[in-house]
Amino acid sequence: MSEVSKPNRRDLTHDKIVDAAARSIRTAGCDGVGVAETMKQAGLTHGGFYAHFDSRDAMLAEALLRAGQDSAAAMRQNIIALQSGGISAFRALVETYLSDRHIASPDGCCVVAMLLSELPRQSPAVRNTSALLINGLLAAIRRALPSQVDPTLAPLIASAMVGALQLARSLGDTPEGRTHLFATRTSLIAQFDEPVDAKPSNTRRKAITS
Amino acid sequence: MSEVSKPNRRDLTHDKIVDAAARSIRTAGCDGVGVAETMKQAGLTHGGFYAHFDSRDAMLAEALLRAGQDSAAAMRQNIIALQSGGISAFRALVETYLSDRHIASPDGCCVVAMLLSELPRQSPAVRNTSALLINGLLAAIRRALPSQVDPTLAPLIASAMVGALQLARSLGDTPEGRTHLFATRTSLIAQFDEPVDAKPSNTRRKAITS
DNA sequence: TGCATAATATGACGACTATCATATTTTATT
DNA sequence: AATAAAATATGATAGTCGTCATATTATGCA
Repeated sequence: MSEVSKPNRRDLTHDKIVDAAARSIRTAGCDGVGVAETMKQAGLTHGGFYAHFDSRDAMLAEALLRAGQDSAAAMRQNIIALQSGGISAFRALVETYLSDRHIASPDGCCVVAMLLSELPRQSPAVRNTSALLINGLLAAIRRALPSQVDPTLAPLIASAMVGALQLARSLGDTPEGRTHLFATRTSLIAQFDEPVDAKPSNTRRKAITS
Repeated sequence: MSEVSKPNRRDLTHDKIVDAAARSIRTAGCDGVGVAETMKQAGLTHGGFYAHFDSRDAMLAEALLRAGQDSAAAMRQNIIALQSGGISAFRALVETYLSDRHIASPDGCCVVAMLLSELPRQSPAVRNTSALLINGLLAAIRRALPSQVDPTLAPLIASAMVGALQLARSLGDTPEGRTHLFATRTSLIAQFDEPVDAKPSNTRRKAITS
């Protein structure tokens, strides 16, 4: 109850540091987030860092959580917009998550996909946060899954989504990369989305409001 | 043709260095492979390194290729053994690639899955090698795919396999991680493997329509 | 066997890192 | 406005990194 009372100056700068780290962790990776550079990005000098965090790993864990919440919020917004256009929840999720613009730009891209192969090597604090984010992704998929689809398919779909983003990004913003992402997106929808009527009646809203 | 004529001492040590780097790149990641440590693992000192490589990145590219070839060879062997036991090519591939022992141990695990989220940040030389290995994985999947399955599903399946391995490794060698890998393995086989007997299944096997 | 050459070792350079002790500045309180 | 306390800055330490110049050792040829 006292967690949200009033933000001190301390809490504000703490937030700025976490934000700076959350911004650079996508592009630089876990190993690429340094204490000094992060403090500079937050408009501070490196010295005061340990007044805010016990260690660099502690900051990394907070930054990962923040980055995950940020990308989740951005995606949720995009998904809702697509759904209000008459697209199924599952299709909205897949098209948002596997958007072409995530090949070149890390902003708004799922941070789990951006860091996944580094996570097993991280500190326990970071790994705990990783598990949190992964379970959040799995839950989001289960919620968006059409009702006639077996929920035990969620791990397969989650794996395909994070893997497709990474493979496309590794192949680069090239015909190869874009084709890979397009093919995975299309296959996921063809395999697991609820069937769409041949004749589009305008009131074909399944409206899974979770 | 002169590439394989006779191995000098130089070529032998070059090979030892690449082997040492290929061994540690799985566990340490691209950023974790250092010049001095690699030379020590090869039984040498750090000074002579630049007589063998133009830069650390040049070594990294060779090490990635070597590691990819190593894991591909190990998997091919395992797949052949499973196939000779009467298992379909696709099932043998999936069960080999998504083996439970890869959760805890990096040895024999697909190096693409071990490094995937770091690859977009690497040097052009390393990224070229990445694309090579990824295309090799896609080709292997296409070859193993049952004939009645649409080949354009290969990107989805490749994404699911690399993603599942990474998610399971991030969740750790725990019930969560093992369950994720098991679920993905089972779902992939149920969705895309050729039916084992005359018993019909109600799973959908649909191709891309647009 | 002795010599020319290739291959490896020794040692050092500058840049970067996480961490911490201490000084300075800023805020809050009286 | 003056003072106590909190927050941030300055500066330093010890370690690691990639890279390279130079010295030493090992190899192959005469």
